[in-house]
Amino acid sequence: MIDINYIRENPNIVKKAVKDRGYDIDIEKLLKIDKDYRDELQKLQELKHRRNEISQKINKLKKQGKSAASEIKKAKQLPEKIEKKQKNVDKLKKQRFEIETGIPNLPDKTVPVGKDEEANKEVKKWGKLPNFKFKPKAHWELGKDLDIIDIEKSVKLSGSGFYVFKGLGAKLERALINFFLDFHSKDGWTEICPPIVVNKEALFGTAQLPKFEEDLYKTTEGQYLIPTAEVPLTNMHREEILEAEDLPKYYTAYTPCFRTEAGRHGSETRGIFRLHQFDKVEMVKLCHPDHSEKELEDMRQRAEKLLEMLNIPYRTLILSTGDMGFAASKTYDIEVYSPYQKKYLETSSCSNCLDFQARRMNTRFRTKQGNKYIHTLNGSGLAAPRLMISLLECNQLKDGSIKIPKVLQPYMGGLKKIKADK
RNA sequence: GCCAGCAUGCCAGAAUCCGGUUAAAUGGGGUCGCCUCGAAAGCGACUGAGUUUCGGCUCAUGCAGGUUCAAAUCCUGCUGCUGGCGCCA
Repeated sequence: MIDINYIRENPNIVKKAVKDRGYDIDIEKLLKIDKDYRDELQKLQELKHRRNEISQKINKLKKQGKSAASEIKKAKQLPEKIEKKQKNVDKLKKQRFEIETGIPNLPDKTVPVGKDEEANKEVKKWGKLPNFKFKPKAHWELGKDLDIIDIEKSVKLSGSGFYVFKGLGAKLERALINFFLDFHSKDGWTEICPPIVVNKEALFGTAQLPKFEEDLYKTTEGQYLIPTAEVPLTNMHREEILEAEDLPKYYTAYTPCFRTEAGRHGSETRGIFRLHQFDKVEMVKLCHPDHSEKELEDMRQRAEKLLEMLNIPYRTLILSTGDMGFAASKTYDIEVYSPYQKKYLETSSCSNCLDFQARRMNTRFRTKQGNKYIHTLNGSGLAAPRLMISLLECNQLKDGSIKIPKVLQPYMGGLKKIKADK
């Protein structure tokens, strides 16, 4: 949610931002409703003020043993008026709320304007692309040949869009997760093991609801499976007022993530790229508004550093206004290289949401000038299956075995290779 | 899952039975100031939210409703916590 005061004062900036982001929202209508709402609210408060005054007068008269009949008669007319006004205020507030919650975050000035991923801006490229003397296999071939990824089994168990990691494949994924978590916690991040079933309030806070409900799995109890650990981590301090010295808060968690991927079929469905369930280590920062810009750079560098330690070629993009997520003001996507597909695949998305989520969650911190909204950031650090794709494909040898990156070897019991003849 | 009890500030806890002045007595904690070489103690101020023309006004006793001129207080539903029983990795 963006600040209604800001919309009031800068309607043209907001209109342009909304358009750049590919949304069609009637800002003038919102402002009209907002004006009506505030006028009506003031009138309602005046009525309530009168009611309070008369009630007190009645009490005083009764205490003095005098008759309050005429005052009570006057007072009796008020509840009906108040109720009517209240209904109107509630209606306007709801209308305002519905438009407000449909407005995406305002893009940062460094975000390229464009309608889709074509407009994304590459800001960094790292690593040497592997130059194989043989035809590199796809990750699904490697996975099958080495018996470490079993797609047929996952189809049998769950349908398409899932995976079974098996034997050293399962161990390798666990190695990645532990490596990521250890990297973050050694730098002082707080590791969290959160629920992966959450309520609608949490999903409203991080802005998956109400707009994107179709992307979520819903339980019969009315709760939802998390699409990312961003949801529980960011919502840890929903409806709280924090002390300034408690900021920043750095949270990390490993969780499975669940996405219906409604309407996405056809391309990119082969292998373990687009999935209904996948494992991810997430980073979430809650920080002082003055620091979020710097914190985003730091978060992005953490994700990049992980890839460098694994020696996986990547590139970093700033997403365009049309490609960015709803809650983000600025997003870096980090993409890892697939030698088989000869292209980069997204594996991390690091976003600064400013106070957009904090407003929805009502998470503030105390300052001398009153309570202010915090800023929230989230980023993958990192998503496991997509990293497995690049890890397997980049580290394959001619005989079909896989070199294990040095930093993962301690997590694999010292193993240096996953061998084909095994 | 069943039964019972409970839900007020940063914490503990009054007011609730029997509706009424201004919600928060009292204690603790915290912040700031005075005092001090410094600390402790002592003394003083501040310590729910929103809004404000800085006079105020509105909201706020778990949440949502109802009754009433008026609800922390009475009624209904829900949620959460605690205890007991049942089930259980």
